[in-house]
Order: sequence, then structure tokens, then C-alpha cells
Amino acid sequence: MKVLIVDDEEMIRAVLREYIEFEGGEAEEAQDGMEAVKKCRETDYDVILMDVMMPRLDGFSAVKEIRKFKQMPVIMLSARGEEYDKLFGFEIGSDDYVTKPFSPKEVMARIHAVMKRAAASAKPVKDVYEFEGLKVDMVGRNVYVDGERAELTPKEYELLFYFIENEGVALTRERLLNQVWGYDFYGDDRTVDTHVKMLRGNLKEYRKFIVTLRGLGYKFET
Amino acid sequence: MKVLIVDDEEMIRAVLREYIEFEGGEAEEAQDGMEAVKKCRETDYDVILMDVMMPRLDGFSAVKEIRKFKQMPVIMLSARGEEYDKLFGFEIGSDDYVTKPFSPKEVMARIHAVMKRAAASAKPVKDVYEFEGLKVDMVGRNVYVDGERAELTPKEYELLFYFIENEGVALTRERLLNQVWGYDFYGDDRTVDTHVKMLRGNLKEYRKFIVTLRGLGYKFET
DNA sequence: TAATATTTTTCACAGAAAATTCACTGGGCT
DNA sequence: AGCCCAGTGAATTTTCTGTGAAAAATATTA
Repeated sequence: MKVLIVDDEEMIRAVLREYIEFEGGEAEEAQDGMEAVKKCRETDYDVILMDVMMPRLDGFSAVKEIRKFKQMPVIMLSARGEEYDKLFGFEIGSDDYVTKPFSPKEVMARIHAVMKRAAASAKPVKDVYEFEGLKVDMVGRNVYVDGERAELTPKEYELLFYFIENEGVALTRERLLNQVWGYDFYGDDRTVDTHVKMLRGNLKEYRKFIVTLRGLGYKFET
Repeated sequence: MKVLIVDDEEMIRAVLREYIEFEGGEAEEAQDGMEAVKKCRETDYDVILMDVMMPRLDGFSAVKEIRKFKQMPVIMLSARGEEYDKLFGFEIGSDDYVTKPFSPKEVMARIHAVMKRAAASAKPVKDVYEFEGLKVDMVGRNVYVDGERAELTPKEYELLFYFIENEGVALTRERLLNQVWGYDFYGDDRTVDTHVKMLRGNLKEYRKFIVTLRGLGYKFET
């Protein structure tokens, strides 16, 4: 387990490092966002603990920057009351957050949760899925409805692929917008609905797989 | 089992201590909130018994203070009729309460309940819960009653999930409104009742898990 | 480059579903 | 017995989704 601790406070870094190493993990430190980005370019970490307020480059900007070239789980460390930051942190794709003051125990619990999640999602991804008469070729970007090729637009492909990758998981519109459209999309919720409508139309009878979860969003379920 | 008893009355402390030690537990005492906070800084307790009315620093303020740096289960000891205090105590995160005059037996029961809960919540949050024939899939948003899928409305899901996340914790209507409906909800208390009714109806025989606490609210208990 | 085609997004509206209110009933507790 | 308080059913109000059409953005072609 390799963890990157990003915080400008020496003390916090030291405490976290101690806990991580006590559990047999490996810890590296960065004093600010700039250094964090640099280290991430060179090394792969299992999880990054990222403070929000830092000199030079703040936590959010750093995560944004890192996300451009690498996908690694991030846990944000935000001072209490930074509500706005908290939300924003999620939007840019951090996996969790802890508010200061935090107990090291709490942080370790988050780390374990994130690692476990990562391990779970490392399940072999199939290239071709078949749900009854619906065949989806993830690599070739082809979808067949009862053997006949369905002409989907790019967004429809992406949406369908995301649904399939998260089969059985309840997805909010917000999450779909974040994951399929990207964190920097600031558009209407209805956009999702419209694309779901189009996708359903193209899936013909297999529209049934996309279930509406009233008050929440959608779910792909066979 | 390490317990901190916080009360300004010598007699009460002595009685509680006796019971705790009789059951093989370890007890420490504090005469007021100030002392309690100080002791909590130095030592980790499994549970804190905290009186409300005390000189120097009252119980609520003390809990608030302690919460700032440590997370420990608290059972409030409030004089009967201190209704307001009771509610407030829940909001600041005490785990249970006992009204004076109480039987030591009652207090011990609460302690055991709290300890059991703490042991249970130490494990990572589950995705799927099973209580007898009631299966709740938090991720997929599915609820099965004896294997059959229950169709819940959004509020019913949220309410059930909140109940489950707070298994064994007494929840006031106010707290439910705040947490499930949102802090900006200014509605009737009866609203909770109605949704509990609907939820119970959908849970069929497992309605029994949602216990009515007369004069207070509800509790999810298996 | 301009014109055209395709895709994406916005938006308003209708119908459906759900939430809320509220008066009344009945049970538990003193 | 009387007083609260929770349970309940139904009416009312609010919210939500599906949809179609138009506008905007993007890609393609001449």
C-alpha cells in the first residue's frame, strides 16, 4: 500500500505517516500541490491524501491537474466548515473526504474503504457483453439489438457503456453527468433524461434494462 | 470496558461505579464537564456517562468539546422533564440517554447496547444488509421482503436507509426531518409518521424493526 | 470557407407519482 | 376517566419524469 500525503503542515504529515507505516503501508510526502503533481507523474500511488488549503497550488487544482494524466483514488482533507469545498471536491472526482480535525483512525478507515473499492472494481472487464438479445462490444463500440446493428451517437455509447460498467448500481443524474460528461460540465439535469430517452429508443425492447429510479436517477439492470 | 462517569453528585457516581465494577468494568470519575474534557484528552473511554446539569461546564457543552477531538460513545443522564435538553443532546451526537431517576440496571443495559453498537459500527459500512428476511441493497437501491422485491418511494428508501445506518439509535422526529428531509424543511411532524406508516406497510412483517418510542420518535432495532 | 448534416443541449409542458397536510380515531399512560 | 400522542385515510399540493421541438454546438462535406 503506497500512499502520498499532501499537506503543508509538517505535524499532520508526520501523524498520518506514522499510522500508515504502522499498518505496514508505505508513505511519501508532498508539501503542496505542485510537488504532489510532480510526484504523481513519476510514481503510481494507491491512494492520495490531499489537503485543500496549501501554498502554491491548492488541493483541488492539484487533483484536477493529476486527473489529466492519471487516475488515482484521492481522499480530500478539508477544514471543517469548508462546505463548498467539500462539494466541489466531489465534483472534481475525489473519492472521499475527511474534515479536520480528524482522528487518524478515521483517515485510516477511509483509506481502507477506498482501497477495498479499488480492489473490487479491478474485476476483469469484459470486452463483449450480452444481455438477452442485446450485444454490446465495448472495444469495437458496436451495439446489436437482436443481431441488428444499432446506430448510436457518441454520447449514447458512452452512456450505455457507463451503465453496463455499473450494472445494478443506482446512479444519480449528478453522478452520470460527472462520469459520462465530465466534472467540468455545468449543464441541465434534463440533459441526462434526453439522452436516456434516445438511448432507450435505440435499444428497442431492451429499453427495459434502463430502469428509472424516481427521485434519484437511473440504473442498468437485467 | 472502560467507563467515564461524569456527574457532580457523589452518590450517583458511586452507585454507577459499583455496578460497572461488579460487571468487571473499569470506571473513572469526573465531577464536571471541565474535568471530563481533560480526562478525555488523556484517555480513551469505551463509553461516557454524562450528566446534563453540572457546575462549571454542563454536559452538552462538554460533549461538544470532546467531539472536537475525539469520537466516543456518550450516554446522557438528564433529569426528567428536561425535554429540550434531551433533543439537543441527540443533536450533538450523544448515542443514548437515560432520565433520572434511573435504575442502575437500566444504565447498564444502555452501556451494553452502546458497546455492542460500537463494535458493530467498527466494521466498514456494508452495501447489503440482511435482517432476517429483510434484505436491503444500499448500492442498487433494492429492498427485498422474504425474497420479494418491495417497491419503495424515494422518501421511503431514504428513510429506511437512515434508519439502518442508525440501527439501535433513538431518533426524534426532528432529527429525522433534519437528516432525511433536510435542514430547510419546515413541515409538520406528522409527515414523519405518515412515511413511517407507508414504510412499515411495505416492510410487511418486518415492520416490527421500526419501533415507536412514545414521546420521542422512532428507532430501528432488530 | 460556406453550407449542410449531425449531435448535443435546453426548455416547457403534461401526466403520473409522490409528498404533505390534516382531521379524526384509538391506544397507552397517569 | 381523561389526556396525550401515534396511527391512519383521504384530499390536496408539490415534485418528477418523459417527451417533443427548437436552439446551440459540432462535425462533415462541397
